[in-house]
Amino acid sequence: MTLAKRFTIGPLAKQAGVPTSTVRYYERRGLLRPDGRSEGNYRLYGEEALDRLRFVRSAQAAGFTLSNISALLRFRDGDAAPCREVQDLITVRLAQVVEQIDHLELVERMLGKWRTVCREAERSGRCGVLEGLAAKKKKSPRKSGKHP
Amino acid sequence: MTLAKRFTIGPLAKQAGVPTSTVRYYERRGLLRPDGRSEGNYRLYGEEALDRLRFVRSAQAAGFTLSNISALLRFRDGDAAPCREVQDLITVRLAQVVEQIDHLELVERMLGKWRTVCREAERSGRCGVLEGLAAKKKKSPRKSGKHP
DNA sequence: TGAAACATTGAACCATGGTTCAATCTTGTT
DNA sequence: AACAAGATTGAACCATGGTTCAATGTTTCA
Repeated sequence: MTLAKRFTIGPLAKQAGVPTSTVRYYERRGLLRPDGRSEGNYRLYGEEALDRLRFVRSAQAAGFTLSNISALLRFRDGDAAPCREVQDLITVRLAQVVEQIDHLELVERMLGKWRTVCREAERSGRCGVLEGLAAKKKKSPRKSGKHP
Repeated sequence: MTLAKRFTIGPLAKQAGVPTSTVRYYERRGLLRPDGRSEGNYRLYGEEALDRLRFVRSAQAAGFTLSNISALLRFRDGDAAPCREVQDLITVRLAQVVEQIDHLELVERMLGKWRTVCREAERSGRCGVLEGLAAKKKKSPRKSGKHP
């Protein structure tokens, strides 16, 4: 363990399952720096960089923005244990997730209804969905001459 | 009601709860056109435009992209009742929604766990979350076998 | 009549998360 | 040595869904 393996950007990216361009992009965003450079100026990374990269992907999967992740990483890098800040980020994200789930469940029910309407309409030759989608409006459309 | 009320972009936008700039943007995207123009070249809209605009917002709330919505509107404008196409769009979106919900529920559980870890760590002075976030990696990656 | 409020246009800009490019250099293998 | 594969850089580009700007024209109200 005294001499950690070091790899260039390609292997790092492959291990993490991202394109090298993304790794460089993260570097630009300040999320990840190479441990050093080769003689020929190639970026060199160690295992820690891989952890870091995986951290970024996990956090992204959890819906954190790169800015959030940047903050999380800064906390991780710090000496202090800023559990409060981390908890706050998590709490905020958790609230968003719950809200998103609620919304999506509503959307799911709506889409299910629309599809049903559509299927039934198919048999009768009409397509009710397209009016249904806008169905926030009140029920007084006895207009006749639409757009001829 | 023989002579429908017509309004300029401001009132239309206000009724639909969007900025006028957005209405113009939708026009650029081909989603919405004014019914006509005033003498001074102001866009004029009728109730139908408001319906259309609301349709767009509803569909957006359901997660359709503006391109999807454009397709939906074209169907709506057509004489045929293309229920099949509409159903397909709905089906695709529904699958996405279900997938998104699944994913978010997973994220919710993860975040809940992390927060718990964080809270407990707070009492003991450590912050386990930041390592936990990256915890996809296995505990014994001694050999770097090319697996994928 | 005049000021205020509203509308017009095209173009540029924003944020997010990247990708692609071209020209050049380094490394690994034979 | 030579060739291919892989890395370097900054800059430009992409998609999405808009917003902002500046200069100018129109309406409305008092």
